[in-house]
Amino acid sequence: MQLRITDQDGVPIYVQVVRQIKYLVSSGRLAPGAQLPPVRKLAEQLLINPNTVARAYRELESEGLVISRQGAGVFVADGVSPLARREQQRLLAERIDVLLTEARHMKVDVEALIEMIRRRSEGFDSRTS
Amino acid sequence: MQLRITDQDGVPIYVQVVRQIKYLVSSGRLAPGAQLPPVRKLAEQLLINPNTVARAYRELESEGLVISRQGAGVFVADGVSPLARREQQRLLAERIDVLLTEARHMKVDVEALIEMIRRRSEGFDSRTS
DNA sequence: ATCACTGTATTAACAAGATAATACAATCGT
DNA sequence: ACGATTGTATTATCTTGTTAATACAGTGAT
Repeated sequence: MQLRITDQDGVPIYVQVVRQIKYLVSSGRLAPGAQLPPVRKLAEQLLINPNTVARAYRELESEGLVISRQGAGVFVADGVSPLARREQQRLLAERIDVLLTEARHMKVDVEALIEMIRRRSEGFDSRTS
Repeated sequence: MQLRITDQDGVPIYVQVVRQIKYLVSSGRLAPGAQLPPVRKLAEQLLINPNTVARAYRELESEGLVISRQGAGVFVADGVSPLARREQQRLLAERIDVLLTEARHMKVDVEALIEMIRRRSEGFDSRTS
């Protein structure tokens, strides 16, 4: 599982893990029944403490997003459905509007913005997980 | 000065203050020479400790965004224009990357995203303040 | 010169996040 | 049954953020 953890912005690591796993589930990349990485494995991968991963998993379970079975693993709960396609579009539109507002405030016109997006999208995959 | 402080997401208060003031400066809402609220006033308004505001101001000064004169106040630095411009670009780039990540997760390719942006930008001014 | 207002500094105390080391308990493949 | 793997729990320690209470120092209007 690919997660991006940063200690630059003050957001607790376990919160970052929770949020990103939530996102993976809600976007359908983690289907119901799928097993999450073992706490020790994920901790090793992210270079954080197993306790921190465990805390994130505990948090997720308390929200009903996952079910953990001691000795077996942590699994995405049944009954959690990925967001509908329309909902995804709505989210995207929302973010676009935020960006457009931002750009307008900075007196960056749409074409310049688009140019900037094209430039940043080149090799974007190599910069992210 | 209107700032929004939350203690929900783990981001240190002083960081929130720094970021939002940075934004106010870089977006031109706080012009060079403008005085920031006194530490005690802002602390009272935000219901936080004066030390926390002081820390935010100290941070901002160390980055050259403001100049603090003991006994007088804290003022937006002159010559922040080019800095501000670069900061603007950085902020915008950051938001663009978020959007690109989002879009990629939703399997929306760059060209489709750009098309969506063009569509949403039409008559955008009429939909916003 | 005085006084209110400004930023700055110090010290103490507390809470939360993270790490570390360790132990225990349940599961699963063999 | 065994052993590796899994989640869970505990305790201690460190760091960071925040509050609190004070004190000090420079500025500027009067």
